[in-house]
Amino acid sequence: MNEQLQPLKKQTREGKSTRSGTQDDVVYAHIFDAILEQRLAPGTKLSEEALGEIFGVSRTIIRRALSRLAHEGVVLLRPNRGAVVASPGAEEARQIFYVRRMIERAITELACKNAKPEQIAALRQMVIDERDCFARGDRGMGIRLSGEFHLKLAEAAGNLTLLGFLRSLISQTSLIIALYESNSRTHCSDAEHDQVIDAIEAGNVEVAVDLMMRHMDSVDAKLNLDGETASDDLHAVFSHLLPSAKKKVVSRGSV
Amino acid sequence: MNEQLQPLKKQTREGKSTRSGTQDDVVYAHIFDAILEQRLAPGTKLSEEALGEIFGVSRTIIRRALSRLAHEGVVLLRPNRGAVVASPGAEEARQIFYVRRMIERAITELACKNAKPEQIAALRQMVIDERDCFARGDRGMGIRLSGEFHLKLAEAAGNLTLLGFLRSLISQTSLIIALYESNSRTHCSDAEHDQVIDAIEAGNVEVAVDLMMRHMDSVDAKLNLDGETASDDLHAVFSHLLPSAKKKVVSRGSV
DNA sequence: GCTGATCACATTGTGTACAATGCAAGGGCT
DNA sequence: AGCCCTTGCATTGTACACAATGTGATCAGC
Repeated sequence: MNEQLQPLKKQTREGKSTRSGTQDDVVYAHIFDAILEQRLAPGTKLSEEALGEIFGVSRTIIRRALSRLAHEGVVLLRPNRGAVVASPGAEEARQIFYVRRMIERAITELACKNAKPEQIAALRQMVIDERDCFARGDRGMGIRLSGEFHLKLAEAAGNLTLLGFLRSLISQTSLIIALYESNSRTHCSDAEHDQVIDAIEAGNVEVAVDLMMRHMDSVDAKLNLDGETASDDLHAVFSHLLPSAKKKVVSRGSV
Repeated sequence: MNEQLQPLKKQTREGKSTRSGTQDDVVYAHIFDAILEQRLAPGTKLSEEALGEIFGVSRTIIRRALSRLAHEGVVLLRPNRGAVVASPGAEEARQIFYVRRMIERAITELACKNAKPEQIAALRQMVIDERDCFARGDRGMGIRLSGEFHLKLAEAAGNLTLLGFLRSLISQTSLIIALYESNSRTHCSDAEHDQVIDAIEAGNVEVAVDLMMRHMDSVDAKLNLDGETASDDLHAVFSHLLPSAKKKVVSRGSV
């Protein structure tokens, strides 16, 4: 489909990555970002060879990155038929949000008890960064930073299992937001994030949880899950598998 | 030595989630089972070459299987230093159980609303199988079947995200049980499973959730998390590395 | 005798070639 | 003319070879 990805050409292997990180992490991050920022539309086929050419690495690395992405739910890996960008249907999206709400509640509760001052400070910094991002109008980055705020919060909660789950949930949530968001004006309003931090810092569990739930509500409200795609989620999934089914773009009243 | 494992020939493993497609699923299932049934002690190094030799496949397959296991939390993948069987410490175990309790509650609630008759029937069958397993005294298989009961329940709940999370949780839970269980006489008592099914079939949410929580309590109570390994998880790692318990070979008693 | 570095080995990380599978187009048959 | 089969191409799955890195032992120096 889109050949605009070509520009990177075959830069040297070290390209942008420092020796600190392994190559597949870089590739993983790039593809992930591209998906979240909608430079890769749902249903787009992710050819191993093409990606390898773009990033200047072999298929081995690409394959591992795709495997990770598939495990996080943002990429669908079909045996012998390659990988495509996932396109969760409305019902799937609702389920994901249902679980995320539950996880976020638990994290908020735990964070009230376990968050350390320096972690609170880090959270506040994240809100600032996030605000800057929105100011610059960087939509994709905004989505990502918003997610990272929640991840930092999970870190402060001190439960590694919850953290891992939330990571997966946020990946998919970001994809859903990119898919179904109706108006791109008001994202994760940073004000809400700030309020949550206040409550957590005060150790007020009830308020913190309540705020977080309201925050989830507001994210939920921005989505257009009941709209045109209400028909069937499977259709959305398989419409992209079909060869000729060019683009029955799921919804996206935006743009 | 242990050449019982012929170069695997599509031998579809039983009940397990064996997708008869690719080899790495088979390898994955074998290693997974071996870990859960304690034929592979925590901390044991999982050499790629050795495993490849045992299963008759190349390191590529082994590597993928290990990657999946690492993602589920039963294997620890150290960069440039190989993979070892995970050995969660007491605190980590508590966190895992905390999350599992939460997930199981949600699943029980959803199952009350969404479970179909045939799914209820499947659940009852699982309890029977589980009982048979305990009757035979097959401890490892018992742990696994008990886990599969909960997975079937999650399936009946109808939330794929929860199902995926529970899969990961059960993997780790099984490992923890294998590690910390003090008395092996009373496992997941099948009676408790049966009672839960009754409540779900009756659609009695409160009772079902209460029973499930009690079930979690009873599993919890069998663990010895406050005991010896309360200090540091690293101790658990090295205690298992040293002893002569050298069953590092995956001798499948499948004869 | 003990500490330190250097060298050799073993194991993992990566790239590449080959094999298997799926997809699509073209031609023959009904 | 339409349908089915065959054949060719493209892409993924697997195995192997080489490179990089970590580990352990031996030996020199203090």
